[in-house]
Amino acid sequence: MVTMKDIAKIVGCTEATVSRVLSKPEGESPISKPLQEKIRVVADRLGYQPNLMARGLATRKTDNIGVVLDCYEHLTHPVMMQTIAGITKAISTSNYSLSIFVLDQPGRKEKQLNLANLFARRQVDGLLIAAYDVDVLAIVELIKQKYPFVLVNMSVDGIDTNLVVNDSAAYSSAVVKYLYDLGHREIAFLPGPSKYGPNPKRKVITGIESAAAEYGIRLGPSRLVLTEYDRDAAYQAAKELLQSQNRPTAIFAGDDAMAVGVYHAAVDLGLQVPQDLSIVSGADSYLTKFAPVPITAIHARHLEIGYRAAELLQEVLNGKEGTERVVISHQLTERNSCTKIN
Amino acid sequence: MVTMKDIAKIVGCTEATVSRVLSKPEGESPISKPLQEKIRVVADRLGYQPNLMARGLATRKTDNIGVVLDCYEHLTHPVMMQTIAGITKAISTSNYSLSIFVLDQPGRKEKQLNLANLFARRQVDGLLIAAYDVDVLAIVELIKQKYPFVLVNMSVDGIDTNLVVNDSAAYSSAVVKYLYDLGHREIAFLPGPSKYGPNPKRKVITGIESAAAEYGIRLGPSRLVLTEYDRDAAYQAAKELLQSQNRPTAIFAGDDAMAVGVYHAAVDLGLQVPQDLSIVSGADSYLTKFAPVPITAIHARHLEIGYRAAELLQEVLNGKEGTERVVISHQLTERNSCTKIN
DNA sequence: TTGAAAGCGCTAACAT
DNA sequence: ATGTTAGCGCTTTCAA
Repeated sequence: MVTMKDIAKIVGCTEATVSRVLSKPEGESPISKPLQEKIRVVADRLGYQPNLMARGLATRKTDNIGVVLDCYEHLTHPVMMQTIAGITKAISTSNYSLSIFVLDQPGRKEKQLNLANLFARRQVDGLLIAAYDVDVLAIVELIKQKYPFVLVNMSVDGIDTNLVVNDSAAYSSAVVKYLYDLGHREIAFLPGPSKYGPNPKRKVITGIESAAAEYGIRLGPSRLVLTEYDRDAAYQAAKELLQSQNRPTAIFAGDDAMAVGVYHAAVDLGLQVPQDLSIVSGADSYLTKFAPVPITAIHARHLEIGYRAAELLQEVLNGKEGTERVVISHQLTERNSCTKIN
Repeated sequence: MVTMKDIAKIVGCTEATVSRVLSKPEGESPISKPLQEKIRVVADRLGYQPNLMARGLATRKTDNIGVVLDCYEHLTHPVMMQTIAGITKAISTSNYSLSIFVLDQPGRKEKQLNLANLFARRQVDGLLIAAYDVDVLAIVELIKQKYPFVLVNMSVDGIDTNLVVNDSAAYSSAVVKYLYDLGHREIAFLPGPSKYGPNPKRKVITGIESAAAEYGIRLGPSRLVLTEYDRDAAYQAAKELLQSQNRPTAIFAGDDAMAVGVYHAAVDLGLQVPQDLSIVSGADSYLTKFAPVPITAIHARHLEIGYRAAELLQEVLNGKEGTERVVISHQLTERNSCTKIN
C-alpha cells in the first residue's frame, strides 16, 4: 500500500504538498509546475491510489450514491432494470460510485432499513429512492436532516421534494384519446392495482377517469377492473369482459404481461386482434414487441427517468437549491394491435 | 454528528471502552455488563451511528462488495438482473453493502476500469465479476495481489479461480438427449454467437457437438447456424432451415427471443408448433412462458448462481483457502412446444 | 508556493 | 475490565 507519505519522502516534500497535487484535477493546484510534475511521475511509478476511506474521513464526503429498492425481487422487474440502467449510465460518467440498498430486512429488528442512518454512517452522500413501500416518515426525516435525495418514478402526496416521474396521468389520457380517435367508444380498462406506493390512488387511474369524462366514455365495473399486475388475472378479467352483453371494442391493459393475457383471452374466444378487439399496453417490453400480433404500447422511458434522477441528485449534491419535479414524457409506440372502427 | 467521544464523555469512560462495546455484537465484549448497558443506552438515546469510513480506515476493511459488469446496458438483460437479484438477496442478510461497477468507461484514458485499483483505493473487500469482456490480465493481476474475487457465470481458460457457473455443456447435451428421446433425428441448432466472454468457443457449442456425436445427430452448416442473440436473426435463419431440402423436425434456439423468432418463422411458413416443428429455448423468461404456444426451455437458475457466488465470496473473505468451482445445474421446463415423432 | 501541525472518528496494542 | 497512546491516510487551517 503506497501512501502520500511514501511519495513525499521520495520527492522530498511534505504529505500536504502531495495532497494538494493529487487531490485536485490536473488543471489547478497551487503547486509549482515542476514539483507538480515530479509528484505525478513518482505517484504514477509507484502506482499510487488514494485511500478513499481516509479521504472521506477528512472531507466528510463518500463520493457514493445509493439506490434504494423495496426488495431484491424488484431487481428482476423490467421497469426497475431500465431505471437502474439509466442511473448507472449517468453515474458511470461521474466520479460517484453506486451502491444498492434494499428496504426489506428479513429477520432483523428494524423491519425497514433506516435511510437517514445511511447518511449518519457515512455510506452515501445522496439517495435515489425507487421504493414504493418506503415509510413516509423516513422521507420526512431525510428532509428534516437535509439529507439529499431524489424520488424516482414515485411521489408522496403532500411532500414537496426533488423527483423524476413519468406523466402517468397524461399517458392514460393519451391512450383514451388514441382509441377515441380510432372510433372506439366502448373501452375497458385493466390498469392493474388501484394503489401502488404510498399514495391512496394511482395517477393512471385518475387519468383514466378524467379522460373518460372528457371524451364521454362510460366507466363502471364492466369497464374498469382492478387486478394485480398479472397475466392470468388479466386473462380472466378480459374473458369476462369480452363475454358480457355489449363487449368492449378496445382494452387498455396496465402492463405488458397483462396485455398478452388480454390477447390470449381474445384468441381463445375466437376473436381476432385487432379486427375484433384493439389492445393497448401500459408498458412496453419485448413481450409486447415480440407478441404474435405486436402490441401497441406506452413506452415510458424508464431509462431516461433513472438517468435524469441521477443527474438531478448530482446537481443537488453540487449545491442546487430548492426542489424540482421532472416529468419524463411517454411515447406511444404504435404496432399492430389497434384498428379503426366505424 | 454524534461520536464515540461524545458517548464516552457522558458515560464517564474513554472512547476505547465505547468502541469495545459498540463494535462487537451484543454477545461478547470484554466490558462489564453494567458499563456496557450504560454505554448502549446513551448510544441509543443520542442515536449514535458509527462512521464507517473512520472504522474502515482503522480496520482496513470496507465491508463492501462490488459487482462488475461490462456496461450499463447489461443491466437490462434478464439474465443479468436475475444474477444481481441473487447477489443482492445474499448480501442483504449479511453485513456487507453492495456496489455496482461497470468496466466500460466511455471517454476516459483507461478504456477499462482497473479492478485492482478498486481494492487499492479501498472501495471493496471483494469482487463478483460478471463481465465477459474483462481483460484476462486484469484477472491475473487480482490473483497476483491476492485480492478476493469470484467469477460469476463465466470462466477463463487456463485460470484456476473461484467461480460459479451453470452447466452449459451439460444442458446443451440434455437438450439433444431430450429431443432424441422424443424421436427427433433431424435437429437444427441456433445457439447464438460462437464466442461470448474471454474464451475461444462457447461451452454450449462444444456440448452440442459432443452430444450430436454421441447420438449420431448430423451437424454441418444446414444444422448448426451461428448468429447473434437476436430475434430477427433467428427468424431469418430458421426460415432458411425450414425451407431446405430435408427440413429439421426440431430446433434448439439459444435464448428466449430467438426461440420466439423461430416460432414466428414456423408460423409464417404455415407450419404448426409442435406438430410440424418442436422448439426448445436455451433461456427461460416470460417470453417463453407467455408465448402463444408456451415454449419448452432450459431454466438456468441465474438467481441461484448470483446467490451462491455472493456466498462463496463471503466465505473467501472469511478466510476460506483454495479455489472452488460451483456448478449450478439447470432444469428443463417442459411446456407445449415439443412433441414425439415416429 | 510550501511546510508544520492538527484533526477527521475509529480501533488496537500495550499497560495497569 | 478499563485507560493510554498511537496510529489508519488523508485534508486543511495557519504560518512562513
